[in-house]
Amino acid sequence: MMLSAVMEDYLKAIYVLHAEADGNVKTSDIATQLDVKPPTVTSMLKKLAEKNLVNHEPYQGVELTPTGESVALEVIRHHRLLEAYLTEELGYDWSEVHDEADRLEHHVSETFIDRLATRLDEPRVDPHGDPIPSADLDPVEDPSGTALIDFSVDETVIIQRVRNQDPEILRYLEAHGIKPGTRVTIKEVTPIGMISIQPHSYETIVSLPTSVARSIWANQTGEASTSVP
Amino acid sequence: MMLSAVMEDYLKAIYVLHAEADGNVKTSDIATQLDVKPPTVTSMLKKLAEKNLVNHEPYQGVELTPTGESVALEVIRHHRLLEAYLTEELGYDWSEVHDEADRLEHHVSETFIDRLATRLDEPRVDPHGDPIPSADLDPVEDPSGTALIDFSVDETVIIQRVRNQDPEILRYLEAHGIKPGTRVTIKEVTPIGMISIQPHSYETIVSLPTSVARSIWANQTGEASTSVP
DNA sequence: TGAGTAAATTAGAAACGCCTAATTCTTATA
DNA sequence: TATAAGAATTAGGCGTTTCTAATTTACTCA
Ligand SMILES: [Mn+2]
Ligand SMILES: [Mn+2]
Ligand SMILES: [Mn+2]
Ligand SMILES: [Mn+2]
Repeated sequence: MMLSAVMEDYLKAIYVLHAEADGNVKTSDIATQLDVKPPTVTSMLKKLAEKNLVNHEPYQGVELTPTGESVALEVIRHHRLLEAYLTEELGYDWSEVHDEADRLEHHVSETFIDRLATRLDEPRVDPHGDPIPSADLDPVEDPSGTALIDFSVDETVIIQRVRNQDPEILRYLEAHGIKPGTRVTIKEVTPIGMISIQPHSYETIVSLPTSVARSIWANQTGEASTSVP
Repeated sequence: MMLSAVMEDYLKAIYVLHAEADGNVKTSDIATQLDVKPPTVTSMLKKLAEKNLVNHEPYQGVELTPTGESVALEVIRHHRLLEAYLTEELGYDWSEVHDEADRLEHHVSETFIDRLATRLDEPRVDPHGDPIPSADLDPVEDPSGTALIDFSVDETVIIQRVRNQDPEILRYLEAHGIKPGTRVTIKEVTPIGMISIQPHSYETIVSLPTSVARSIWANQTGEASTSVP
């Protein structure tokens, strides 16, 4: 199947939106995600439906077909392997990798990706803790995680995943000892939308707005505990 | 300057055609190089002239402006650094790198290229022996080389550059001990369009059609002897 | 249950990069 | 130097991806 980079981005967006807010994905959600206007989405959905990559019930939302999901998983595999490669081999910071991977994901060959995966020793997660789909694109589900904000004071947990692509926020978090694999203790949860934590690799206590704390997932082991179907 | 991948390919094609057959570049040459029809070239030349990237005298051919030449050199730098990287770090064969680099050259950032160059220790040539423009895009000229076919019988020379992108031919040459850096002795030049050479790293004599021998450049040192303006 | 509103779709247009067919220009040669 | 061949350009059109403006549909709540 010969798809344009733009079509691949639509399929990836639909996959991501479906995973994080289940039920059918709405036209306006896709428009927001891809920074285009809703009529643009409608016309693209028609083309994708034509190619049997999505099922589109007008006015009722859209879902990926099995084929569409495979394409999305492949693009996500490219994206996350590229991110892992950029940090591990080219000295990129985890705040810099997203935009580069978002372009390259559409232009690297299967050969390139296979050799990258081999060279990196088949990594299972990217620098943000996001799981990397396997080469056979198994229907692996995203790991279930608990947001930092849902732990109690005095609990000690290991950061597992940071679901945020804002470079400034990522740089701030890293500078304060917060990234996948680091251990932190919850110190205080305020009623005014702030959470204070003690990263073990960092001297002082760090305060985060709940909006940010909601995007940081953690658990007791640091492992990605997959919710197998 | 925000240029499309297609525009970059036109500028690169004009640069390459100008270098290998001097004088103004013709519409039909570009059409052949990029595998499009002449009217497509004409309409693109208008757009490039509009952006001051080329000077186009209708019916008289086209030339790059200084700006256009800079863009072309940048794309060529991307292409050749990517080729070097693919062979040196990802285990690609020199017959496989061209197509991959031809796509990626338009989608990698300056940051990516800078880090690649640093990691490879600022290589000066790519796997085919083609010179890599420096980061400041100096007006470096292509090295002057002597085609294998222009040496005399019994001369021993070092292969410097192989100006051929056909994967089958490249695989054949490598399998028979012919690639940049290898030493060969000219054994026979036949009147029927064949040249026989003895690669020093290979047991038996290899015969090549003159069309292929013309694309293989060699000299006594193996160095790229630049013809400085 | 019947507005009224918010979301989605349709209509129409533009920029891009490509094509074929028709026309115009250049140049070589008779 | 006139003409004919060949090269290049113009004319007109198509598919892609985007937009704004107009219209249609679905859903909420009075
Ligand atoms: Mn993308
Ligand atoms: Mn990521
Ligand atoms: Mn290219
Ligand atoms: Mn090369």
